[in-house]
Amino acid sequence: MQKGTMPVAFLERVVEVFRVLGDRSRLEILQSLMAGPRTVNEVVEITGKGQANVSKHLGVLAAAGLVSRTAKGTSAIYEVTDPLVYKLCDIVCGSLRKKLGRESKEIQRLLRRGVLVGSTPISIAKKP
Amino acid sequence: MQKGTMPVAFLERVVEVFRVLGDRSRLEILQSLMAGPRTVNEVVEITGKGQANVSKHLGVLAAAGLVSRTAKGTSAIYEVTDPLVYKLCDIVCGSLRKKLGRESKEIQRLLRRGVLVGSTPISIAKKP
DNA sequence: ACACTATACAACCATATGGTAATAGAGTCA
DNA sequence: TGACTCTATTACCATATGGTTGTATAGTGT
Repeated sequence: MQKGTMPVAFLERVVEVFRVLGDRSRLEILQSLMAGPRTVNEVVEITGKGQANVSKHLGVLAAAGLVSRTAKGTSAIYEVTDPLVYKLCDIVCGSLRKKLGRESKEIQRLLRRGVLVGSTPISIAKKP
Repeated sequence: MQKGTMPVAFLERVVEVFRVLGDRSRLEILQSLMAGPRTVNEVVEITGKGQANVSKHLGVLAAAGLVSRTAKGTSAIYEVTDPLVYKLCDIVCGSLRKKLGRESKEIQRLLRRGVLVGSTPISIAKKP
């Protein structure tokens, strides 16, 4: 395949995945789904964010194909469908663990205790 | 570790990595570095982007620790330092390959020929 | 029908971000 | 020194994005 004829659509998809994951709120929401399917309301309670906000972010995550939506009565149940999510968190957390280990003994200690590592759901500090 | 005391700094770092990667220009620039170290000017020529633009994006990538900078005369040589970059591309491209395979026979065919897959440098279409 | 709950959507605002042009700084060479 | 090259920085603009408020929609139960 010659240069310059590369399907840009593919690159765009890669960008979209990273862009969608590159937001703290969405990452927190995603983490709240990692232990299993959750309704919007549950995610709202877990994360402490506004309902409209959570709904909007879940829509973005669903549009990117990272989570799926299932209507159940008046509720909407979201769950992580793409194993990509878990893999990416494993990789990134693993890399950061090394870096942070050189920067912070405290965080390194926490990491050794199994927190924040890989697919393990991360407890997020609530906003003040 | 109890909930609510989680080091937010770690999450912020994860977010930063994804956010930095969630930009098409930066991904293109990153790809131009995947075959080896490049000067800013070389990246400018490869990507066809403006010099200030490339310099800014390379600064962002360096600040995130994904690439490193080495001064050489008046030139600045950048190279990918974090293997995270290659791993992430492998994972994301692998996942997208499956999805796109169901959506597009054409892209699937290209993928089978080894293009766009994993750490293989991707030829980027030049801007018109 | 009515009230209630759960979710999505639209409008709006403040902020962040990418791209560009102009400029500055630093090294190189004649 | 002076001209030239390469890179970084600043300022600016247009656009995108996240968060919030209010509202609309839809299911549930009385």
